[in-house]
Amino acid sequence: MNESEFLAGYDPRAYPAVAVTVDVVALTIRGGELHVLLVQRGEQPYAGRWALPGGFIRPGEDLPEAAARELAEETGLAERVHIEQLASYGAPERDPRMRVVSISYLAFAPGLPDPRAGSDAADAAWHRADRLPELAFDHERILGNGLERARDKLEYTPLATAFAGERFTISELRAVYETVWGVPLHAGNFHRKILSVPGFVESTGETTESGGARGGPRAKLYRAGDARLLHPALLRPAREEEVR
Amino acid sequence: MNESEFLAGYDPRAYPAVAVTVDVVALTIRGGELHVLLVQRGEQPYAGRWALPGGFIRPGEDLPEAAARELAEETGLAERVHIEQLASYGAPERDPRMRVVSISYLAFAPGLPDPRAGSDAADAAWHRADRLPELAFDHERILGNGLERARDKLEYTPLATAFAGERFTISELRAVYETVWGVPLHAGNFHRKILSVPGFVESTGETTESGGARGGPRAKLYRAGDARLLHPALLRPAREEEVR
DNA sequence: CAAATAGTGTCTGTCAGACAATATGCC
DNA sequence: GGCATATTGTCTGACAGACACTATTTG
Repeated sequence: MNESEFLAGYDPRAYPAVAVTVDVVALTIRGGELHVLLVQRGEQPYAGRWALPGGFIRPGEDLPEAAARELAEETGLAERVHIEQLASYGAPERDPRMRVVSISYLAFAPGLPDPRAGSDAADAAWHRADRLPELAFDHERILGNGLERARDKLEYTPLATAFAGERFTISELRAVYETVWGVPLHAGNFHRKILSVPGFVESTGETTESGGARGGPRAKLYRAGDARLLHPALLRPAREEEVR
Repeated sequence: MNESEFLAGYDPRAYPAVAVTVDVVALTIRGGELHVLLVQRGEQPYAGRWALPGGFIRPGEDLPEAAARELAEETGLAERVHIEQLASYGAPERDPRMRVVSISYLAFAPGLPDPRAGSDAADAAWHRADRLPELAFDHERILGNGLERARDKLEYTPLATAFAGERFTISELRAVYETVWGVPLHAGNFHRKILSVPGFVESTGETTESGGARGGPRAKLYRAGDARLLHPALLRPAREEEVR
């Protein structure tokens, strides 16, 4: 049976209600560590459990719009945030109350502030991505997919610049890669490689005001370039275990 | 407002109904050309227009399950078909009748048969991917995303073997790449490269019964190997225009 | 035999990674 | 001064793409 026949013979309003939500995997870097935004549920089911921020789509609201709204409600920020669709989840029993299909979104932003305290959830906070509490629903799976997507996208898109500020040094950019990938990178090789990718970064002509905290020369400042894809890509160190 | 508070204060059944459908971008290779499965709509809106096969999810049915069912209803095939989630679309006006959120799936299979004639739609047929009719709804966009995903996945996964038969020659595999990418590849270099990727293909020890139709030696036969990712990847010839 | 195809060998340029070297600025 | 960091240079091995070559089979 296909869509046209189905529509002809069925009134979907007669079906059990299907709810559509968006859930947001919001990532930021704070203090050199990758953090994820979580809210603490105030209601059953999973009351008290941490969960991804999200909620029902509203009439007349497009999906990315709903994701941006959910994120803005928790962080107060809507600008300078990169947001993209991740995947959808619709297992029949993923929410015990009713059939809920969730569209997940991935958001990246530089140094986001603490979540707005008095918004609505019991609590909202940034959690270190490597020390996560137990999550409600299937949010652990969604979050895992979001982290993996973020790691992948650093390879072939200039996404890392979305984690850095307006102007940044090559070392700061390297810190983003090291944080998200969780591996140390060779400073010299990284430096040369970044500058060899056309359109990744462009020089501002400026340098930092002073050297590093523990010494070193002033570093040149760059801003994001106009490349949408990195060519050649910055490949992660080989992950043999993922190949088979 | 987040999910918990929303649920506390709102009854989603009071909202205008939201319908959830799956739409399938099914790809196969027939006669050396990439083809897409389309059904012709019998009902308004877009009556007579071609569209992607798809339909409403059913109670108790998971999303991939629904996609596999829709595909099987049109092709009669469910085995040897690779299927994966593509993206979701939920613009408020994408279906003029009501709010419809569609989860799209991508399916690949070797030489699928003609669609089942008397199934249900006004008509169902394979269309060449380079000669598509005007499509209903936002299906042109969905289909475009599906084709792009397929091209990408050939680069870093052994997906091409899903388009080939159980046993295949390197030349047949090359034809898959050339068809999906739409570019000619160098036979000698391709041959050497395929064999250099660990786990991509494994030899069966057999050869074809005879040489090619227009001459040439018998080719060795291979089957798909156990690699899930290609390392190193088979990169498409550089696409400068896509970088910026 | 001519043409087409399978499969291999060689060469060159690019690039990643290891390592070294130099310069600058904080303590 | 001693140390950490920024930036550049050198070398090596892997690999992609161009090209050439041999062997095999069809018509």
